Amino acid sequence: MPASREESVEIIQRELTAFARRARATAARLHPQLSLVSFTLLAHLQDMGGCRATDLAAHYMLDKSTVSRQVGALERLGFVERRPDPDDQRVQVLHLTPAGCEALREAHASRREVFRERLADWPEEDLARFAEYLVRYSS
Amino acid sequence: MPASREESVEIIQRELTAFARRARATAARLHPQLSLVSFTLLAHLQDMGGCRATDLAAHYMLDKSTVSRQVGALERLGFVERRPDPDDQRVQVLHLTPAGCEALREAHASRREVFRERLADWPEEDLARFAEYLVRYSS
DNA sequence: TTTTCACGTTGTACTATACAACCAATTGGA
DNA sequence: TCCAATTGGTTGTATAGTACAACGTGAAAA
Repeated sequence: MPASREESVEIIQRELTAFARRARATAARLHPQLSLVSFTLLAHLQDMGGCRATDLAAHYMLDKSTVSRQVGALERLGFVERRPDPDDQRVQVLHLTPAGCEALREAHASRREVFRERLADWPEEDLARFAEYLVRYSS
Repeated sequence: MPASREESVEIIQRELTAFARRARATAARLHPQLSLVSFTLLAHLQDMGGCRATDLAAHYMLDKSTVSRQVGALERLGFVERRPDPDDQRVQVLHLTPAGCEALREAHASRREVFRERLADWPEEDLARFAEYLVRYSS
């Protein structure tokens, strides 16, 4: 029985909402040391090869004070380091430390494992299409 | 270029994570009075035609103290009422009030509008398949 | 040069959450 | 039947994440 447009939108809304509601708690259970947010901040630092706190705030739509505190915590954990920017004394360029890389790698691996198990019996073709839909949705 | 299993899982992980990170803030901006959690609690009450706080806690994997406080807030807003259970003096059966129904209806409508716009130019067939994938993923 | 802007920190407040301790009511086993 | 264990719910306490406002410092523009 093919669903109507309305029904499909309704289902998509409900399921994405339910997922979002569970996500933080799941992430916290999975990797107590690295919350969903600090995980994504570290990942961004890795992707960019270092950036400023302001860049993180803009990219994730977080207040700069929030980022400041998150980065402070990550620094205390030894996962990021701040390097002065020779061109601008106000700026601190944030970089992953080797320990930060390692923590990120581990968290990433265990998260991926959860997804892999959950998607284990999906045909490859459905996986590809699901991934494509998610990308299309969020862009 | 068809993605491999690994690549697809990676993309699904990344996109769902990003969505989860944004969801609460988006919900808060959209409907300041009804957080993602209180919204889903109200929705559950409507679906079930009333239930106990314990049921909410179990269904959403929340601590009973969390539910107690959420319900307290919803009661202060006039959105839920507690009715004694004649069979068990410990139990309070929670019900939506008319105001709660109305608030839920509004929040639901505005949320649906956001989704509908975002999905506006999707072919109906893709919508149906995306919905089906999400349901399959979460079950 | 003086004013305005950008980057980041700190103070304060609020929400969501968990865990533990507790009270009251119910239920089950000796 | 009665007491112990269980269940439903509230409250105390603590923590994380977040925002906003005020601030200091350095850079840029007028």
